[in-house]
Amino acid sequence: MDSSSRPRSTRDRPAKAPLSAEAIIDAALAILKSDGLDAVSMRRVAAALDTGAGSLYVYVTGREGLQEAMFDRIIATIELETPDPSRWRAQLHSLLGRLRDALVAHPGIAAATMVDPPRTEVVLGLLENLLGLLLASGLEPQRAAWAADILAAQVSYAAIEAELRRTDPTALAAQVTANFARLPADRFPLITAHAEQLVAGGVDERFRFAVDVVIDGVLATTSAR
Amino acid sequence: MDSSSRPRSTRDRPAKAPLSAEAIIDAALAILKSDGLDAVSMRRVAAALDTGAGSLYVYVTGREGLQEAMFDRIIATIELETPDPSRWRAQLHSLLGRLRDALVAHPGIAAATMVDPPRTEVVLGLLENLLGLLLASGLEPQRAAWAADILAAQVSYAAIEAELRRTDPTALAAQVTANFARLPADRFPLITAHAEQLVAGGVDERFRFAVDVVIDGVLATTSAR
DNA sequence: GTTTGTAACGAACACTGTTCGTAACATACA
DNA sequence: TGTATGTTACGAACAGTGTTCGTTACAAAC
Repeated sequence: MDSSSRPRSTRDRPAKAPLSAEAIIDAALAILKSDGLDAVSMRRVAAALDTGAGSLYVYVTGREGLQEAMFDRIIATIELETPDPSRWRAQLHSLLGRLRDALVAHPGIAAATMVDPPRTEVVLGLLENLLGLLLASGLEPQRAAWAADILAAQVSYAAIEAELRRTDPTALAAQVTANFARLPADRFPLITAHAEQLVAGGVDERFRFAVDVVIDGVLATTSAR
Repeated sequence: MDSSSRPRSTRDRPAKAPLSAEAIIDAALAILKSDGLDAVSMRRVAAALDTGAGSLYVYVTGREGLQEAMFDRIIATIELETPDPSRWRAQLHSLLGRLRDALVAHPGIAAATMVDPPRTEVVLGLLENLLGLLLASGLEPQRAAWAADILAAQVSYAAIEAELRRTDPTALAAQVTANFARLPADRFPLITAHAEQLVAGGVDERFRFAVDVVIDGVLATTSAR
């Protein structure tokens, strides 16, 4: 759809059409989902497309650019919410939950593209939606804007944390609990006493709690300071 | 101090003593502080110690183990607070602020060791202290335990965010603002309308706000659910 | 003085991202 | 039909990376 709509030159049509940015990102996402971000090397992506690594650089600026493009595609799949002042809190939970799930489904992408300021329209669309939900609560703009940032941190953190437990959800918790129990109680009285609470709850429950805490906190008047 | 106190064999003393885990971590931290985590390669660390990369593997399990050891040393420098129920909130801000500053001083370490569950006694000591401050507020143990996790996420996020602005604090903000202003107002009404609020505040101010939000939120009764 | 065990070296392996000179190819023009 | 053209893809090469391991050197113990 590019060659016909943009006739910048008389000889615009490519000779062959097996390679394209779309195809490269598709192949990269497939590897990402199955084997994680570390496995997404330029050579591996190229091999999946039956070509050499160097050929990718025509359509992708490099590994970093490819990662950003992958992140963009992942975010694009997330269904947004049309802010409703009567149920904005539930909508917030839904949206952030879907975001977290999408990140978990692509291991490593959360840690890699966590803090880059949003640039693409897709990511900005997500921010726009998040901001809309927060403002629907009646929050003042400044608090809503900062709350969006705080929630983004929680989503990323929860996603990375969930990735760790992806292989075996309970095994890690058991191991951590055992580690806590083994500690000398005289030097770590609180950790040993509350080991159960520290590892309590599943990923979902903890995430719900975190989002609620942030919402409740940002709704509360800034009392102590 | 190791060779004399632990005579596990009759021939215990090493032939030479230029290399040690301590020396390796020291050299790695120096590179980390000046050039960031990506620059901390096994070869570069070895070169700083006038040896080959392979020689490091006697004292360090590998790159990952070295990073953990570096993280441990960084955390070890953080001064803890003895919980005081009359000023726990200020103590919390102090402790988390120092933690964030220490992470920012070592670019990349926050993103790398963010979510690994705490294992070493040093890191657990920090958790113990954090838990102590939260419990000093009168929080029930379960909420305090989960709050510790939420705050850890905020610290890591703030540290990574601060690293980005390390080179030029205002340049990035200006660039992001310009990006927001350039957006089509019809599709991004909220972002364009509140672009100022989105980038408002320095790193410190935003961090203080985030910590206060979490504290206020976890103190609030779980109203809506 | 010889034996012994540990510590250090450094070459080698299998990778990584990236660059770039070269070759192929269907298209446009003569 | 033949030549020129500009895009496209290839694949070798470069400078790195983490890690392994056979070999060597050295100071202490017998």
